[in-house]
Amino acid sequence: MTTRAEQKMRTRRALMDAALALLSAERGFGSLSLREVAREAGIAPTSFYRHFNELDELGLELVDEGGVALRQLMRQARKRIARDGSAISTSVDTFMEYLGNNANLFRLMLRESTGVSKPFRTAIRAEIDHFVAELEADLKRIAEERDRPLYSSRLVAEAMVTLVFNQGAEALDATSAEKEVLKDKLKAELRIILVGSRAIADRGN
Amino acid sequence: MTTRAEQKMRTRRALMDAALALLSAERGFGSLSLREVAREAGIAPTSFYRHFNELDELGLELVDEGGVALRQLMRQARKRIARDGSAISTSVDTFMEYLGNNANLFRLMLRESTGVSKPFRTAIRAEIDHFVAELEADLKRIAEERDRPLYSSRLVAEAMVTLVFNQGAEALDATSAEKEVLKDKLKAELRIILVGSRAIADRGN
DNA sequence: TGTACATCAGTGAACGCGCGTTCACTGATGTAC
DNA sequence: TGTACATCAGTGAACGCGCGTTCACTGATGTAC
Repeated sequence: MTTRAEQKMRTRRALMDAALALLSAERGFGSLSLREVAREAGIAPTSFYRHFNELDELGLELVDEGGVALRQLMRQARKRIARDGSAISTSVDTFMEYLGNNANLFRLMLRESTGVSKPFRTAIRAEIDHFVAELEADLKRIAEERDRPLYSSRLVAEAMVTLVFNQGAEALDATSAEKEVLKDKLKAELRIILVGSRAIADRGN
Repeated sequence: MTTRAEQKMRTRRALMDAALALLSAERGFGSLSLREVAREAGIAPTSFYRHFNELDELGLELVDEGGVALRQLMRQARKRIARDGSAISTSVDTFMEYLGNNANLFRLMLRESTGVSKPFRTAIRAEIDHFVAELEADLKRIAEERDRPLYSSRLVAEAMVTLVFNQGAEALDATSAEKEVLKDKLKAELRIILVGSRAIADRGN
């Protein structure tokens, strides 16, 4: 037996999935219409208002989900690093794997992070900042464990996240052969940053 | 005396300036309408078609201009580096200065580089690739002059451009105090990359 | 230089379209007794 | 358990709006002689 509340939640979910499904390399969130999303979800346009006040409200919920996905991603990477050792390589592989499963969610985060809507930018910025902070904590922990101090772990984390996200953007529409190339490039870039940070720390400035 | 051709060019210019003027942190190119641009330029909507087949055609011309601006930027930075020496600091200062004068052009390039239209993405990608190639050539030249070899100058150039553009995005809407902070962060990040690349080259792998 | 004709940048009316939003409604689910 | 009433997710008709695009036009500029 389905309660009314359960059914409502299901419709709400359908609306969010519909919006996500409409996103692609060619369609940004800003180009979606309320009617289009309702149509895709199989409900009347007017019913949309039973769930959200406007389309952006739905979009911001999706950004929240993107944040959750990012945190799961990080947790998973951490586990695999503990098992496999190689921090950079494992992280990049995990990230790229995740991209495949959450393509449209990442598309949304990525595009709207430089997008047109202030609430979107702010929300995504907060998620990314959170991601950076966790990465910085990990970098520091690993640096201590291995006794390889870092110069400016915060900047290192920021630069790494910037590079990972930007390459992620390109990977979204790449063939799997191209993805391998992107992965290798990204790993080499991250290594350069890590080595640079250690070298500056060693010199003591 | 104004020839017909001159007048036509002036109107065309007015359309492009109008589109540029309508861009802001809150308005992306994709949200502009043909009627809106014509209105801003002070001509009838139908006259737009005397100059462009569609709005995107105008946008792609703007991307071309952005490419020209980038090349000027690089030339100017190169001159100043020859005079002042400090490559990273001078480049970042030059870039940030330029951003202030071409804010909406950079906004366009930046947003549409991850945007919705394939022709835009392709055109901007080409401009950025060109920029990366020039930076790589400069890096190599400087490396030879100073006898400080680099590991993977191409990746170094790519990573640097990625970081510069992304920080540029944030600088666009920052106060001038915030801009100073961003500049310093950016310089430190670029330095980490440069040092890392040299350190790996020194080790010989 | 003057005249007759061609070109063509800019126009205003008109079109059909999808949009967001309002409204009063329906009928199944939930609740009180 | 059965009955009477309340709630509320989902609906379909209707609205006014700005949009892109077409069309036949106007009148100044340009060209040929």
